[in-house]
Amino acid sequence: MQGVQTAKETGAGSGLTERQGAVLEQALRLLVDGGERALTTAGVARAANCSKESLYKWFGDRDGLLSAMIAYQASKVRTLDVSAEALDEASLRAHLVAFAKDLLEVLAGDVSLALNRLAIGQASREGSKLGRLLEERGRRQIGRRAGALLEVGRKAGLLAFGDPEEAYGALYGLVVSDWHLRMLLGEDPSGLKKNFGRRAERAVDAFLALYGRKE
Amino acid sequence: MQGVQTAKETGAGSGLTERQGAVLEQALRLLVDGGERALTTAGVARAANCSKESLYKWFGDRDGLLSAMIAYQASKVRTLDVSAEALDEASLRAHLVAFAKDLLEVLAGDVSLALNRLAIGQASREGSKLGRLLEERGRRQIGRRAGALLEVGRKAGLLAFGDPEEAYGALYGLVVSDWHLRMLLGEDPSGLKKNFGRRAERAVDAFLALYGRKE
DNA sequence: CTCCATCAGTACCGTACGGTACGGTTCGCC
DNA sequence: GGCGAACCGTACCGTACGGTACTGATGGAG
Repeated sequence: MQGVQTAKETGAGSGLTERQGAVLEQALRLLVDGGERALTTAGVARAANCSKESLYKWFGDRDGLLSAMIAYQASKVRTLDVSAEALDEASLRAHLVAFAKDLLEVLAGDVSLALNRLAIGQASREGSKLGRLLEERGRRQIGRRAGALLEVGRKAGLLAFGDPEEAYGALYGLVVSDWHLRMLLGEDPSGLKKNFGRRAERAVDAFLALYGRKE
Repeated sequence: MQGVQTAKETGAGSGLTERQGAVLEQALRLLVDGGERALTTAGVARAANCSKESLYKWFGDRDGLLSAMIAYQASKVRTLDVSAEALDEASLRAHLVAFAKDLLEVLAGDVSLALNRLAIGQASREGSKLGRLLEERGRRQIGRRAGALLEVGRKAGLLAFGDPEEAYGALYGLVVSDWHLRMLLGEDPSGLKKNFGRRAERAVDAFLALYGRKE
C-alpha cells in the first residue's frame, strides 16, 4: 500500500485491480462448475490466462485466494435501504415479501451455494476463517437489511416484538425452513424456484400473524 | 448374502459385523476430530487397527466407506413413536417441545455436523449420492416423526392445517432458523446449547399461535 | 535506446493420498 | 495336527496438487 496505486481498481475500494477481479471471476466460475476439487491453482491460472506465480503474489496462498473470492462476490451485492417513507400495512407486507423473495433467490444462487459449500467444507479446519468471513459478509448484511425493515415497521406501529433478533430469526426460519440445507446437499432446486413468490407470501403472512400488530 | 452369515452382526439388520461397526465408529471419530482431511484410508486403518486391504474388501472404495458411515450413524438413531393416547393441549405442547429440543440437539451434535459438512462438501461432485443418502436417512426420519405428531394433533382437534408438509416446514423453520447453517459454518455452538430449552418453547409457542386451533 | 518492473508460461519439487500387492499371523474347521 | 480363510501391517505405485524457480516477452519511464 506504499505509494500511489497506479493500476485501475474495481469500483469498490477493495484494493483489487481489474485484472485481479477478472481472475476471481474465473475462479468463481470454476468453483461453481466443478466444486472445490476443480478449484486448483493451476486450473485458475489456466482459466484466467495468468501464471501461478501471479496468483501467489496477489493472494498469498490458496486460502488467500478463497477469501478474496468470498470478499469479491460479497462486494458485488448491494443492499438497498428502505426509505422510511409513510408505511402502511400493505406496503410493509410488500417490502417483506420482496425481502423474502430476494433472500430465497440469493440463497438458491449458484455462486452462493458454491461458496457456502466451500466454506462449510473448510469449517472443520481449525484456523479457517472462511466461515466467519462468509457469515460477516453475507448473513450480517442481509440481516441488517431485514433488521432495518422490521425496525421501521415497529416505529410505524405495524409490528410488535421485543427482541429484533428473535423476530428476524422467525422471519428467516419461516421463509427458508430447511430449503437451504437441502439445496446445499445437492437437491435439485428447479422445483423450488417456481414457487418462490408463493412461498415468500405465505411465510410473510405467517410472520405477520405472529408479529403484526392487531388493530 | 449367500449362505449363512456366521460372523455376529450388529443389532440392526445392516449386514455389518461388529468389527466393521467398530471400524466405522473410529472413522466417525476421525471425521469429527479432524474433518474430511483427516479421514484418509490409511488413517482409518491405523485408528481402527485394521488393514487398508480389509477396508477395501468391506466397503469397496472411499465413497463406499463414507456411505457406510452415514448409514451406520443413522441406524443408531431410533425414532420413538408417539402413542395416540388421549392428547390434550398441554401434552401436545409438551410433545412438540420435546421434539424441538431433540431436533436442536441432534443438529448440534458433533457427528451430525461432521457428516453434514462431509456430504455438503461432496455435493458438488456429480455422482455423489451422499447428500441424498443423508437426506433420506436423516431428514425423512425426523420428518416422519414430526408428521405423525402433527397428524395426531390434528386428529385430536388441537391443530388446524391444510398441508402437513407446510406445517412441518414452519415448525422446523421456527425451531432451527439459521442456526444450523451457522453451526455448519463453524460458529461456536456453546452459546446456543444453553438456550435449547427456552428456544424450543418459544418456537413451539409461535407454531401453536399459527396452527393451534382457536377454541 | 536502455533499463527495469511485471507477468505469462512452464518446468520442477516435495508431499500426501487412493488403491494394490505381499508376507506373516491368527483362528476356526475337518 | 494340518488346511484354508480372513486379516493385520507394511511396502509400493501412480497421480495430483500446492508452492517455487526460471525464462522470455511486453511495455512504460527516463
